Amino acid sequence: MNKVRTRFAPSPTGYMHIGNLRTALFAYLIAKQQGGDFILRIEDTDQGRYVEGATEVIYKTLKDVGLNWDEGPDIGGPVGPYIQSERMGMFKKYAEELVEKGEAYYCFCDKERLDGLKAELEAQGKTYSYDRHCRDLSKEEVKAKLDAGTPYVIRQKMPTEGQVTFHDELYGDITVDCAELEDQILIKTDGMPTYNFANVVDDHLMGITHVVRGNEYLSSAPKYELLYKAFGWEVPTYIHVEHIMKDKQHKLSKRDGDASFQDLMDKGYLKEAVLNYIALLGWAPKGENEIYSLDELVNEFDIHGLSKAPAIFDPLKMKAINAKYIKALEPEKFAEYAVPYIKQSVKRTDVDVKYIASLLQARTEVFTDIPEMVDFIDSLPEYDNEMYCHKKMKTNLENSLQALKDVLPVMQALDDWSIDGIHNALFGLIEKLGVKNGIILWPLRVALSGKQSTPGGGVEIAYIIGKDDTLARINKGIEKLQA
RNA sequence: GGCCCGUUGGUCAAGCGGUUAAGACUCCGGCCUCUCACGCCGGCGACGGGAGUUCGAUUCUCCCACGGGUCACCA
Repeated sequence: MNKVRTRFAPSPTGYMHIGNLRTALFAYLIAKQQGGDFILRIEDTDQGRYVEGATEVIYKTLKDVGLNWDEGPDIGGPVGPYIQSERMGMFKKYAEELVEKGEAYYCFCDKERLDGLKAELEAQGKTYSYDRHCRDLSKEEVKAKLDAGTPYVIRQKMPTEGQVTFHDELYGDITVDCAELEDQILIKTDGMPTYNFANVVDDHLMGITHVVRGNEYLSSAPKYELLYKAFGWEVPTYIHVEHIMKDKQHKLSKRDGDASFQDLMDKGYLKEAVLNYIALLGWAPKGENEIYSLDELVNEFDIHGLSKAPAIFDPLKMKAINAKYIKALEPEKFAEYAVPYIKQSVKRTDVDVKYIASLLQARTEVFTDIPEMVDFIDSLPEYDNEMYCHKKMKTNLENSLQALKDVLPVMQALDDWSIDGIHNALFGLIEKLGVKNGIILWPLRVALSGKQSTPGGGVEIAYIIGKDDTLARINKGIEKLQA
């Protein structure tokens, strides 16, 4: 059995759609779990779409998530070049080989004739399909036109009757009537191959054994099948994967803002979490675990767990997976990621940022949530006195005011401004007063943060903002409650 | 419209003729707790519809509905 070789063949659009990334992932997994090669081929033949720096986006994204290729434009390999535009010259001879074999033919129909045909058929309410006008031109006629320099394309000669069956690993055998198939163009007037043709030739020349691609190619698969047969080449194993949707009707697209890998990075997701989540979109592992590293996916992946129906991207689930990854991070690592986000709203430099990070880790689903959670540190937000009232804590305006008045002197007298020091002082007060913790600590939290929920409680917040701010904010609270 | 593919809770999905129809996310309770979150425990919630085949269909067949894909000298 030949070594497994899969490929990822993106167009450089400057944008890595997560559906494409997932296709790359699956291709990578299939290759790696058989000890095969994963090949990167850049399909840049659509010059109109060329975007500066776009191949770098592809390289970077793939490297970021660890999908390292064994052969590609930057590192070369035995079957290069790996940039399609550099392979353009070689296709015509393969098409001519097909003409020799009687599997393809020269077509001299010009645009006018084709447009006319199209209009005519449309007028009759029929769908356009090339009428094979040039299919049976005699050798002499062809030669005469060629000698005269008439522009031409080369078209594939489809069977006029019978059926074609191709096999997809997921969908099984799919059979269609040959009558449905158009004599598709292989070589364009400019001598360049069409995508469908270049793709087949390239895959064959590169020894690709498993083709993983989007479901949109399912309809053209019979044509591919016929092309391979016309050449007498071995047909690769096909695995068509479904699209990722925004909802039941719409594919996830650029404008949704969740569609590209970069979008997700910008939104504060971890690259490992993104890779993990997209693997789960349209694929189910055997067991109940859902958290997998790339290496674990290599072992766990099985194409038979792939779904044949489109999957909807669920931002909530993506967040949940991300949260799990964040929780599993080493605290130092988390701090490394979190500190820049903390600093977005915490500009003062006298606070223990590492400590804040430690409080944040269990509460962070995506990093972009962080700035809002710690914005009270620099300055106390405006808040309503109603915030002091909490039924479960049994606090109200009156006892909150009393609590703050009780706390103030204790805090004033405290010199050991550490977590333990503050904790001991406050709990000493609580014990002395013989009240429940919440009676004292809830009003304190509100006075210090202006929020009902904060990372950490009154003790932690007091420590973070420091003694001066603590006293100032308690006084502010007392004033507000007395007003 | 023709052709191809698909359809299990709100979402991702397990299931491959006989199951109390998994699990995860969401949501709702409870516990923990100075809040929130985490964590733990529990709960709500599904086989698109109709005919067959069968002793028995979520599983097999057909029809319908719905959804997706595709019908270029684009890739």
